[in-house]
Amino acid sequence: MNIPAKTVGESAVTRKCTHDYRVSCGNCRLNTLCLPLALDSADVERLDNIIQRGKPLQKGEHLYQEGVAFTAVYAVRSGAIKAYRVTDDGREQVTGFYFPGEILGMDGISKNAHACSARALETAAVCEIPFSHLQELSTQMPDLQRHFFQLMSREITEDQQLITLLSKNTAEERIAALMLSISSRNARRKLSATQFRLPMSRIDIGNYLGLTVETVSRVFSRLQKLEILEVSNKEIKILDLDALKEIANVHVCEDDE
Amino acid sequence: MNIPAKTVGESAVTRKCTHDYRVSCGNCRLNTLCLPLALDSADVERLDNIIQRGKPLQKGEHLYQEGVAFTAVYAVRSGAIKAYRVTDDGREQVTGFYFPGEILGMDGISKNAHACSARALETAAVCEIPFSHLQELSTQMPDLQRHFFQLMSREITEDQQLITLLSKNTAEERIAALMLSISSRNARRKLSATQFRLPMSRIDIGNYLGLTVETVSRVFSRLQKLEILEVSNKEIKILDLDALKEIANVHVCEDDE
DNA sequence: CAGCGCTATTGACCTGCATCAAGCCCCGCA
DNA sequence: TGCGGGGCTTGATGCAGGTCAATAGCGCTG
Repeated sequence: MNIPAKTVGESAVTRKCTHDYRVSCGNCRLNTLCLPLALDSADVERLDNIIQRGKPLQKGEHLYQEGVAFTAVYAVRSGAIKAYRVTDDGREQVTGFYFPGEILGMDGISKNAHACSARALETAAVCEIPFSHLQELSTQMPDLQRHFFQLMSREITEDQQLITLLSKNTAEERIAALMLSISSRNARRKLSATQFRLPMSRIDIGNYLGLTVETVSRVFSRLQKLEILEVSNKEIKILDLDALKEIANVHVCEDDE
Repeated sequence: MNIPAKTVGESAVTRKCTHDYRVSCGNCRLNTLCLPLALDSADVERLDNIIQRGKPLQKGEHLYQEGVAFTAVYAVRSGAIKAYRVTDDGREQVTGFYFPGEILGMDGISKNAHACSARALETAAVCEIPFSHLQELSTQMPDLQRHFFQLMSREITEDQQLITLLSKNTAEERIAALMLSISSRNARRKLSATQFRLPMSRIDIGNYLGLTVETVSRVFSRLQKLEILEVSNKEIKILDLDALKEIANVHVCEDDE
């Protein structure tokens, strides 16, 4: 309960683990790693030892770039990160937004080089988890191994949801689905599910959902006019959650377990 | 070199491992598992023991269905499988086509239930690899663990490529990319990279690429008229590979390693 | 080998989103 | 307080691809 992961921006005091977005979990290590993990204190200690501090990222700063050697995966502690790749014709495809409690970088494992770039959307604190250590520890801790298999599997199913979304859905459905996704991720962090600030620009949203800025903007306006959303720049307030779900009709995984 | 995986449809004789699409690899186990894996013969034996025969699937038959308990991942030995999910509004999104030497089913790990359905596009032989055994063995064989991390990571990067493709590319680019993908996967199996039979219908292609049947058909016609492809129903012949790559301009990963 | 059902092709038309083009708002800075 | 540049919004227009419809071809079965 009180051997929290090391993160820059947290004083020695906060290592007592009371905290904000991490309340959902009984165990500290687990907060960094996103899923319940039953470990004895010796294992917690060992795991703690491999998790590295990283200096906090400023807005726009890269966590890693496409093509660089893959050495670690990263857990977001605060702020928000976007992962993206740049296509040959110069377009940017955002492959994911990552919020506190989420892990990114697992795309790099297969080729020992990152397949995406990742940069901070706002000031962000991130934990680095060296992959070689993680692998080693995983052979000794079956639960940890299982945990990472699950995390990667989740990444796969989330990507597949995005594929489905991009495949045939209208602009409205895409935006609605994204808003619901952010909303439910907020809820899991015990933040408001109906009111939040978008850390990303309209361009980022467009590059994630396969839409142009103009369309994104128009959809927000339309949803505002319909009194489903209240939008003022980056501040979002969901006025009619059911209507939003109706529009998305894609069931945004309420993520059980 | 001669303790091949058990598969229905292979006689005891073929267990000598010379064979067809598997020639690329020096080691047999590796053929089932898709990546080079340096194992001593004792480990090979143990691995062999957990890989199960499955009865061959007839065209249209399900390997597993969305929502059913996840117990195993599957290696395709012959034929072709499509993985897909059905959206709330009844559309079918194909999430992947799987050919011999490829592994599917890893989407089920995170929730202990399959997130997709999988069915045979034509008669197919498949090996079942019970996941619980795989996990156990992985803790004892670090190479195997690494291997599966890599496989899952590869699935992630492939999904991300599809996301990019669906996001903003034209119908022509999508079809070209798919043809190139199939072509290079054939090449890896030492089959012709320029001439092959599509195991899936136009509908499946459409459901994979986010297009309607009509559009798929029109694009094939157009590419035929441009003398880039020769299409007769499911038989494809690539006449101008460079032009096709030009159109795709997305670099379809030639998959190193 | 005739007939049926399913898949594929082709054409005509329509629509949702991209594109192009202003204009606006917000915020930092002098 | 005024200026400039970025991000955001809104409008007008065009086009890729969806939709609807008709036909053609393939493969199965009796």
